[in-house]
Amino acid sequence: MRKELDKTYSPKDFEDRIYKYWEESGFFRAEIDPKKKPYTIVMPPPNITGQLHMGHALDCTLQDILIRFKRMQGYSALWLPGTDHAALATEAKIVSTMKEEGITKYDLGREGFMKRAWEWNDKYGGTIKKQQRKMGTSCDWSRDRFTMDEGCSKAVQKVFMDLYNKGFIYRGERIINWCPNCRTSISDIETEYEEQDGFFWHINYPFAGGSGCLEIATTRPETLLGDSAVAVNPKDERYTNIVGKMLKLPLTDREIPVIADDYVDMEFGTGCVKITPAHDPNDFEVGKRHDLPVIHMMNDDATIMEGVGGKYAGMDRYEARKAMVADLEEQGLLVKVEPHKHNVGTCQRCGTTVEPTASLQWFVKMKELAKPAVDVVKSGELKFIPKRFENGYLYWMENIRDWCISRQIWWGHRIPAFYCQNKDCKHTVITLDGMEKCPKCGAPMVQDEDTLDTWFSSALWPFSTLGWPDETEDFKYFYPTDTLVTGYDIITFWVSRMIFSGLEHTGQKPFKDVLIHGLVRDEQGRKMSKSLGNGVDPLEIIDKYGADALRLTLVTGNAPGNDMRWTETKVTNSRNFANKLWNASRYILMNLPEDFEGQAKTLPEKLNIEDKWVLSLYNDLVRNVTVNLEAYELGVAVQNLYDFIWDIFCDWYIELTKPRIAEGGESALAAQKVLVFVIRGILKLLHPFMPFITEEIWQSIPGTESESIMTAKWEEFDEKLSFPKEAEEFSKIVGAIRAVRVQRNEMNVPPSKKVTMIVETDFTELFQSARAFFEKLAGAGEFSVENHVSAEGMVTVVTDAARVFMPLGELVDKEKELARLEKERKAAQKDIDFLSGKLNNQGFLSKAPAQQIENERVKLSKAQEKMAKILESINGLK
RNA sequence: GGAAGUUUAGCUCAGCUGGGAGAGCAUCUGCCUUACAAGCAGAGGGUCAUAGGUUCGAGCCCUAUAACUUCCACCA
Repeated sequence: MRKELDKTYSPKDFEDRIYKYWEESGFFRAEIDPKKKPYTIVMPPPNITGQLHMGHALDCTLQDILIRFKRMQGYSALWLPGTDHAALATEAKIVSTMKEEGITKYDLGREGFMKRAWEWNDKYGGTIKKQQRKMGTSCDWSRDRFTMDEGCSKAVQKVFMDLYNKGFIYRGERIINWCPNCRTSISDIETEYEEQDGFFWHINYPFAGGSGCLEIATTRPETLLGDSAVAVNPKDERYTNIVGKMLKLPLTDREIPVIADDYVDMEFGTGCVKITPAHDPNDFEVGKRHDLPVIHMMNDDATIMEGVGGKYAGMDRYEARKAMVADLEEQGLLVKVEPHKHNVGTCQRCGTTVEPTASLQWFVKMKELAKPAVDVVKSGELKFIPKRFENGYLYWMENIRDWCISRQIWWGHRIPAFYCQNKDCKHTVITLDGMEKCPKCGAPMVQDEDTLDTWFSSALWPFSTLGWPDETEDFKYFYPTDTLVTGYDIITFWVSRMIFSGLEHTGQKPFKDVLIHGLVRDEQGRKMSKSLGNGVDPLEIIDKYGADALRLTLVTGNAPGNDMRWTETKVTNSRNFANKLWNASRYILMNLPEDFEGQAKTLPEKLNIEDKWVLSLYNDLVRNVTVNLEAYELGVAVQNLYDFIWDIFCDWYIELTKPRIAEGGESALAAQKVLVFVIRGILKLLHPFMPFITEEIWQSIPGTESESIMTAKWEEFDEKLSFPKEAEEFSKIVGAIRAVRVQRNEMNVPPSKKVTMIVETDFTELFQSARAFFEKLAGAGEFSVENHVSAEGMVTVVTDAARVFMPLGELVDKEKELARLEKERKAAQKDIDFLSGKLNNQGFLSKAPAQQIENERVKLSKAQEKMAKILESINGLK
């Protein structure tokens, strides 16, 4: 016995229960099955520190729709979940919890800290996975991975070794972005620029020994302590005679030379630039060209260094700036101060202004690695959806710079480099086995303290999670993966690095399609963020409206790659739709005969015209939903479903079955068979979008081919269900009559006052079969159907397919009717003018496709017929 | 400085390869009609940002302009 649906739709009552049932039944597990084709998605791993937010919810929903769709289509569909160790974010979080206890990570030491971090991960790292389950996420939890688990770590080490051996990884002194708060280097893309109001300080550098000064301008006067030269443009005639002379560096006892370099822009500032190789990327390059010393003047925490700093040593960089400017002024060397807007790099994580610093770091040489990653997208082998995101990707890849991969933090994959401690030897060995004694001189070796950029491991995610570098069965079967779903905000961080990594290490692209989605913004279009406190918690929404409503909201009306705004009315609308489906199902199940189960799978022998209509439209729906899902047009697919379910199935077809079911007999049974057939199909098509409610209803519907809808087979277009859609005409004329009667405020007149109607139509069968319905919804007392009627003395309603006549009576105001018909005549005339204008246009006739011309001809003749009928009706009334 | 996106009903957004403008919400009118008031039936509301161009025909293609948004680069 199938269970009955509750009277009200209450998702709370069944969503958790259903998820548990799915998980325990093993429906999420993907099996390696040579008879099936694989379909693979790897989930973008959320941070272990993460709480589920709307971005995750969207990401999750899109992937779940795709994976459920493919699973039902018969693929062996793997959705592989996991989490990211999120090096900096996690370490920052753990450090801050320790701060509350009054300890720092240095108190614990590296090993102690790592122990604590792992404990923290065990305790809190799984939070987001529980939250994902509330969304209905049908991923294969048995394959759950973590970027720092054994397998992923092995892949990271192997990749580091390989890249090093191939010469793609090097260690060198470069200018990197240093965050004095996180006390680590960060990569270029982790640096965000913001415009700040600053100042331009003009400072005089006196010539050594002689008289006079050279005026330079700078936005960061404190870096003066690290100057090694002042540069001018070699073409700048103002300064040709001073190149090579020495200047006395203010506030110090050093002397620096004037050099000539093309880098200097003659037009800008004074045309003289102070060169600080240790703290500016351009100056660093200039310094290399002129063999200038790299003078570090700042500590890790952005305080001024001992030694070079003189009296400023130990001060914070901004304090020092103040003090130095004051001193310069006192010495008369400060020429002027101008306000100046400029862009300042800040740390993406903590917002601190980064300090560009020359530093010894590990880098990946990118140019050569990027090339295949460019080709694979240019050739169309790997596609972005929508395509426009390929532009940004290609621009970035083609102008790529070396990737700084070392980070001065502990939580992460430690760099497998060992350095000999003997100052005369300094031998470096890259090894995965550890090394205690230098193979050259026997002195002790020490491992590099640094860890790898978190994106270094996530770059390998599509294959490291499948067992690579081992030739596992999973890897062979499921790789390359099919679709990557992610937001446009991490294309450069992540997608691009997966692409070049996949190509380099596996020789294959890591995925075929990249489906890009936008951001979920707040009601005012702002980004949801912690600092603004404008985030909407998906879990609260689920609690209030159900996961299905949330999911539906996130895909409705959204095209790939576009941002969407969050409003709660959208969710209530989604919930209302779920309620509609729920109640439609209840209606269908309500009056089914006892012995229905046995015949539930078949369609009736004899189909009414409205049965054929709904089956035809349903069949179109199957095709449209499938096509749109395959094209990643999820928003369009769900719109198709919404429109069909609400407007066609509920508003028309179900209403049409009511009188039949009330009458009973063969026609009733036929209607019930069609109802059950269509609802079964609808549930399947809707299941990827709204998994819970469809499952709950599915289990109450007779004739379903499987216990769970998850294992049901996806619907396919069926030629046999394509009928002419004649009932379309019926709905048109009922609509027209309703409009007239509502205008006359007649919809609720007592039965005794209902008008008699005569319908003139060629579709007599249609109107006969829907007799009871017509009487009810069109408000007819009695009506007959005929092939031709005289309009004499009648009120008429005219549509393309039929006319309805109502005898003049007490309910009818003749003048109003004439006015209404006159309005319709004008509208019809407009149609005729438009169409005949088109058909009289020689250009149109000679150049438009024949089919198009034919279409217009048909439209015109229909419009003319209608006009004739309207005129006849007007005359009949007069 | 370079690039991309957006601009369609009061609001939020769809609109597939060019063939007479769509949805939801909001507004107005009438209904608790035995699946659903989380509902039903109707109505009003748009120079598709602006100006040109291509075309028989443009919301859709091309050019320019404006406003907003985002990404990239970053000259001290």
